Amino acid sequence: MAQITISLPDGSTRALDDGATAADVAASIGSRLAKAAVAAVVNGEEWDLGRRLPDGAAIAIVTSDSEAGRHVLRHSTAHVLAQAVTQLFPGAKYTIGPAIEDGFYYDFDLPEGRTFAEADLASIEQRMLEIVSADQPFERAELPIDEALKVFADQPYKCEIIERVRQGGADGADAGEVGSGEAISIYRNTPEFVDLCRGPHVPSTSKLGHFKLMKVAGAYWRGNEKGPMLQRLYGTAWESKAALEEHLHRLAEAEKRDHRKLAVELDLLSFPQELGGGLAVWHPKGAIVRKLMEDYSRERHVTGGYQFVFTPHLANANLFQTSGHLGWYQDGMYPPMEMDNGVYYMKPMNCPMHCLIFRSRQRSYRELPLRLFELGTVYRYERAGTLHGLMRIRGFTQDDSHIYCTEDQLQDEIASLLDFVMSVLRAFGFTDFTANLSTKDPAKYVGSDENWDRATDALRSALERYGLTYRIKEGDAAFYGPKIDIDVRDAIGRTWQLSTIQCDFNLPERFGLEYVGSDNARHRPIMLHRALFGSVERFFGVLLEHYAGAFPTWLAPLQARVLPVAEAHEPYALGVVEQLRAAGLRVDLVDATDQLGKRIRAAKLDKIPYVLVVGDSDVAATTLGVNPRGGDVERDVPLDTFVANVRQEIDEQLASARS
RNA sequence: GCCCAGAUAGCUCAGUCGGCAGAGCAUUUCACUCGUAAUGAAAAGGUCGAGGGUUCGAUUCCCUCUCUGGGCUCCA
Repeated sequence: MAQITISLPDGSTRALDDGATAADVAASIGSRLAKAAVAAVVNGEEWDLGRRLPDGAAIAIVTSDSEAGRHVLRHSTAHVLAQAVTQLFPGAKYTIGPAIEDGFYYDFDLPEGRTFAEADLASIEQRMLEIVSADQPFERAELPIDEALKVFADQPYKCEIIERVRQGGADGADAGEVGSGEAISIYRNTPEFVDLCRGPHVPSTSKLGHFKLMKVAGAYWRGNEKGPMLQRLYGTAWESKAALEEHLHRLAEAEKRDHRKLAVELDLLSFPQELGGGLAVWHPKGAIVRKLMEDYSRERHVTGGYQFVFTPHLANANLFQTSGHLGWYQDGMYPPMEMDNGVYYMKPMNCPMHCLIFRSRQRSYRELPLRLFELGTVYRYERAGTLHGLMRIRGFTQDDSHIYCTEDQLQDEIASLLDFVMSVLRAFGFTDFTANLSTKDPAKYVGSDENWDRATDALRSALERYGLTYRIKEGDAAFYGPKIDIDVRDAIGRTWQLSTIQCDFNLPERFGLEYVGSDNARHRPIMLHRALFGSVERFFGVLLEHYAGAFPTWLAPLQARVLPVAEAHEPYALGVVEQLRAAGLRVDLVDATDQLGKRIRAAKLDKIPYVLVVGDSDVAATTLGVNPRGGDVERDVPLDTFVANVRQEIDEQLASARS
């Protein structure tokens, strides 16, 4: 028999019989690898294990415990899901079903408008497990387009995908569902069940099994709001039972720090039904934290050279006509209020008003950069289905700044902005930042190409000067100018987009903004929009999840609680409270009505940084029993020492941000 | 806006095959006065999200709306 030679990633080569497959290679390396193998990469191309290798191939084995391997088994599990659904729901049309982060989904069109119920998940899962134990192969075949259309004759969505391949319009957005070129690749599990797919897949369904169907959702065919609404099933899939369980555990942990849950538990804020969707009221404890955040922000803005302004919450329609918001964005605004002297709208943004302030008198280049700052509350009529706790809300406060500068000042201004933004974010415990640079969408923009190029260059070189890693999002800019978004990574590794720095060529034009230059001629300023928290509400929500409700001492609503052991210790305890308050700490006292253990438990559940227990020995020696959050109890701490330590702790929490 | 699922005491939830609404925690009162994560007893607490329909009778079944959750789409 003829032989072929293949080379392995470590540089070694191996001789195999002609007709050998990737699975043979894995087996020849070791039985453990053979067991974990789910696919291969051959000459840079994704490859099924059972597919015959060409002579001279460079091959790497993909194992199930790698991201690439999980991707394969998730995608294969999606096929199993589709098969189970077509069996249990005769007439169901299956559309696309890609692997996604942590799992997969599959979109179905069920006959007669049937929908999945949560209760269906269990029976579908059961059928999937039967398919897994049936040890069905994933058999790859490549068909000419006309034949593929015959195979999927009763699957209109599949035919639509095939037709797009024929027209060369397959955009890959169908997440691995398309074939390539003239041939369509398909994978067959049984004589009855076949799916369109680029692959690769695991060799057999028996390689699968550690999955769970998570939820039912609606989704539009090809993401088109006008198109048919499909039924989407989401699942998660892993290489082992342990990995699956770990994932479910992670989800449970993330749920525990859900800001909506913590906001109720810690009595921070609420969304009363009577207010209407997406509108919150802040309770005293939440308000303290918010005020501290805002005060800190104000203080930093004062030293950062910003001038503070205030503007009203509503304005005559003329303003939003001038700014263009009524033209671009009316759907996102609260509906008009018809008044005797015109039509008024709630403001969806602060920038038009800041432009009015700029324009209120003649400006000189000597005033630039002019930095206007406002904690400005805006109202946007977000669509009902998009509201999400504090993260997507209809009335919110932007820490909004508009900076008017000359072209020459732009780059320095952006560089110092980056510095400012990250310094302030560090005070809130974020240390891991990445940036996105969004560039011009050629189909939708205003302003000259020259301006766009210059501004984009300024943003890019500021990022590089600052040494921040960034990704370029081509065409993702708003129509009025390029922007930088800052993402932060939180305590459990999730990223949140918070700050944004945007150039605007549109508003200075629309408002006819000008300054007098050193040449005594009039020039148009460049305008920057800049929000640091983004929205105070959303930032608060992110912080709440980041800290899991345990705010650092400087931000905690209550920094310490004093607990007298018994009634006899109350006078001393009151004295302690008084002294701590005099030292600027937020402290309360809970009297000895309940048992000490119970009061400590309540304080711990409230995530108070310090629980201070005072009894006989403390009264005698002016000391405290200090029970810190997440630490060990320390007895007989002198009151002065405690105060000094806490003050120092708070100073240190803020000092790192300013350095 | 679209698809799915929800809404019962302050919170977490049970329940009513259509017939006076239930628990734990929290609250209040009483007793206990206690040294580091739940003392005991009692009381109070509900338009069963809102409106309409069916019914002798609706928190329960049907419809509409509001709000919430999970997605899709959207996010100037």
